[in-house]
Amino acid sequence: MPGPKLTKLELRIMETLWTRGESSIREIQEAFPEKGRPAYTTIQTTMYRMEEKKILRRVRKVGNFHVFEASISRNAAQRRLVDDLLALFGGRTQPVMVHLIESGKLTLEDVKEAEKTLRSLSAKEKKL
Amino acid sequence: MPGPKLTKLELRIMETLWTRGESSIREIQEAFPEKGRPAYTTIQTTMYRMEEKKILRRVRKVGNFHVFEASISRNAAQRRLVDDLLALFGGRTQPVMVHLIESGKLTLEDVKEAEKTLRSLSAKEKKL
DNA sequence: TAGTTTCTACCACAGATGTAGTAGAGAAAA
DNA sequence: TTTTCTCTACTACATCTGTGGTAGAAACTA
Repeated sequence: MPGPKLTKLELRIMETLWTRGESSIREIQEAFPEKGRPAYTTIQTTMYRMEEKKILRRVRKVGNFHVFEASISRNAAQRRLVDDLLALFGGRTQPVMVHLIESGKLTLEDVKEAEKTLRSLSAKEKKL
Repeated sequence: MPGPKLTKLELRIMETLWTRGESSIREIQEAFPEKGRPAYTTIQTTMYRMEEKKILRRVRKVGNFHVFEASISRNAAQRRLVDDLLALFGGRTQPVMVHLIESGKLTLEDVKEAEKTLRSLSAKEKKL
């Protein structure tokens, strides 16, 4: 099983760490859109908790502040999200696909891309 | 926006209501696998809360117990699940597809099916 | 009718999450 | 060095979820 489940706020924090790399609490906080930006201590508390959960870690101290970095990859986190959703659907992807289509977000291009990926994957498996 | 977000336990309760139709608390509780089955009052409390949230409603009373039914469709609930996931991915389906594939659950058949659905959909749109 | 069983209505509680305040240490500026 | 600013480390707290106990009403059963 991949990493732990991340909440929405945790994910938003990780998003900054993943895209910008090592960051301070302040930097992460300011990466939130001004409108509705959580207080500094809100981010701080959440990050401390994430630290306990080993989702991120502090790597060093610069001046009077700490610098953090992600402990789990975006890939692992996203994988977990999808796995969890899939579990709610009893592991069946078909209904998930249907809803993706109905939401109007899944394009023919996406599907073709997926097909290509799948074909190359099965080709690779044949070689093993 | 579709219905409210359902938690895991709420979803499991709804699953019974969707598949078996009108049910009593007891029936729903017993639909859970014996191993790790929540207490009667756990289901009861959760269902009362769901009632407040208009996720389900009591339709009538038989003997000394109430009969409940779903207020939102399985389709709407699932749609919400997928939409929420998609939101976490910034609305981009592509990474979702990639993870579905990597999880090994998405088959070539699923993809072809999706493609077919998409094609018929776009054909329909052309007519409008 | 009296006892037994079964629900209902409430209540309590712990853990997770989002939210933020406060005190004091430490760095930076004057 | 004294003042000012900025972080850290705690603490507090409300809400949501999952979990289940208890008391009393209601419906069966003997």
